[in-house]
Amino acid sequence: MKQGSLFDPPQEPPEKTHATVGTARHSLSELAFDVETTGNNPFADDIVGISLCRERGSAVYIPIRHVHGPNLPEAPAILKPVMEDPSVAKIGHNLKFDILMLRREGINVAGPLFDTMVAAYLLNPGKPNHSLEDTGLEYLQHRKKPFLEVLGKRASFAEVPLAEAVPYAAEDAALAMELKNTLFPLLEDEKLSDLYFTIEMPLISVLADIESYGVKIDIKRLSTLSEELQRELDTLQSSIYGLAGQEFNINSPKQLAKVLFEDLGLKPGKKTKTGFSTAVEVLEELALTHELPAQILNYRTLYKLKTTYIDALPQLVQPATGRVHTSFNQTVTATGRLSSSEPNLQNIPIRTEWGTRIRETFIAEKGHLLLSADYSQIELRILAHLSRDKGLMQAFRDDVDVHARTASELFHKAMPEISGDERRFAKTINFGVIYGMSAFGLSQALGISPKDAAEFIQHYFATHSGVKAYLDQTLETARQQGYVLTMHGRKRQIPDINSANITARQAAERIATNTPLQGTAADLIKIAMIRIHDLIRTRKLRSRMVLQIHDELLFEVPEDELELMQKLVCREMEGAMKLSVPLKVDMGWGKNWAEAH
DNA sequence: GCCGTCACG
DNA sequence: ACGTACGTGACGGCA
Repeated sequence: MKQGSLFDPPQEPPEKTHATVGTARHSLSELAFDVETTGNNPFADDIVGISLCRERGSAVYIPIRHVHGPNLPEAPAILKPVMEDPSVAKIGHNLKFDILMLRREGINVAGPLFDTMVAAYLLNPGKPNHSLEDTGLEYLQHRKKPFLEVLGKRASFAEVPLAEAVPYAAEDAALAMELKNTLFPLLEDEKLSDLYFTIEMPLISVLADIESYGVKIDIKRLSTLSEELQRELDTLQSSIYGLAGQEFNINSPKQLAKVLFEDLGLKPGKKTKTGFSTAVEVLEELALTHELPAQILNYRTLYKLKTTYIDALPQLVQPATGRVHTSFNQTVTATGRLSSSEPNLQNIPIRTEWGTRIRETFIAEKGHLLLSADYSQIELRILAHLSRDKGLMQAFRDDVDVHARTASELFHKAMPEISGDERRFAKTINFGVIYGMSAFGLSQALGISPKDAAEFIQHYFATHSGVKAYLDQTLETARQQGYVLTMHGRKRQIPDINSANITARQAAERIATNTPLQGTAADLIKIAMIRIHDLIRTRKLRSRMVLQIHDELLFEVPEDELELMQKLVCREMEGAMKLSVPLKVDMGWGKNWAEAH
């Protein structure tokens, strides 16, 4: 445990803290703060206090709804001028959370941000988590008192006596302040400051706005779909039991494997760690000769859609807003992408008929439309730019169908002669290039032999020497430096790139070639989001960004702003970066997400 | 709490 | 000989 005044309890009794903050604010330039609550739900009504840290040794805690000691109903009024002062920098760990909490108290946080969680993430995006506990331990060797230890058996932080709550809360803010002092120079050393201050910090407010605005869901329609789907599942279940000659739990891979491979004696395919696989590729193969696996596949698909989306989404509608408020996580992925959770709105179905029905339940408010804008072939365009491959660049400059063009080269045919199957092959290979394809992986994806797949790959690289040279160069740099970079300097360590373990090394090589492409696309859309958000605000538009799905942005727009927003969004997305090939954005709009696509 | 599975880009 | 396409999150089953 690191000792020193910083992490000691504040000297002043909490009753006096508001006066300190109130009078000192004009001399402040930096303020670390942390909102204390009982959970991590931004819409839970449980904000109980704010801890502040201005300088070494002066961490304080201002109770707002603490049930013990001084409950300060005037606390928001005291905090508001400081929190909204743009000349005061705000330092904290996971600031988006604090910003959302304070917004519910009527406080709109302004000023430069320094989020220590995001800083720790940029320094090492591969780590499984960037909690204050772990980050404090790693960089300051400081063992923070665990929240659950302070909470004990109490139901809420508000019930923790002030004598314990104050030092705990103050420690959080003080730790963030100290982490800032440590992480800031590290960001500079790693050349991550530009990315941090021009992209990641401004993005925090954008994400906070998207999350608090939410997206509207047609609950009634979902409930109708649920009933309809249940009837279909019931029918399928009876039919499956009949074909199996017994009743069993269809959702249990273990029981299903027994029925298929033991009781019915079907030929097992690949194995998992725990037994014979019943995954979709295996069942599809079996479905060619048996009705049962075909029906299992159908059952699985429908069951998934019902449990994960149709039945889950209505429960996540916030009564206060009547909308669904996802969390966009900024410090999860190793590549720089966002992720979405509770609920994940980045994996809403689209590929099947039922998927379309589910997307139809994402709707616009009365008098509004949903506007969808997605980048066309963004990762291949970035590959074209980074590799300067002549053919690939020309394809995008001429705005031709890039998969058809690849097929034309692979099969030595003019583009108009390319069949659907040939284009599908080429499309899979283009994906393969982005993913760091192996002959085996490609053979699985195409359903051909590894030998044939190897020939396709060889032929692809023979006709795309620029791509080949770029990928080789990326690997060489990764081997020498142990990391790869995106165009904006986002860094991902690749620890296994020189591993003696072949499997681990090959996996590392795929990561090394994929990350600059996926990561640059992530940088790009983040820039577009910040600019569009800024324009909506400065032009006082009523349109709102509601979702980001990696290469797509979804907006809810008043009908009379549709035309303006189409132009604005297209211009900003296509102009977010200047590449050696044009960027292209496809757009659609409608009363629901299915129509907008 | 892990595993298998499957929804998305 | 070996396991194998990149990145996620959520569900139910089962120990």
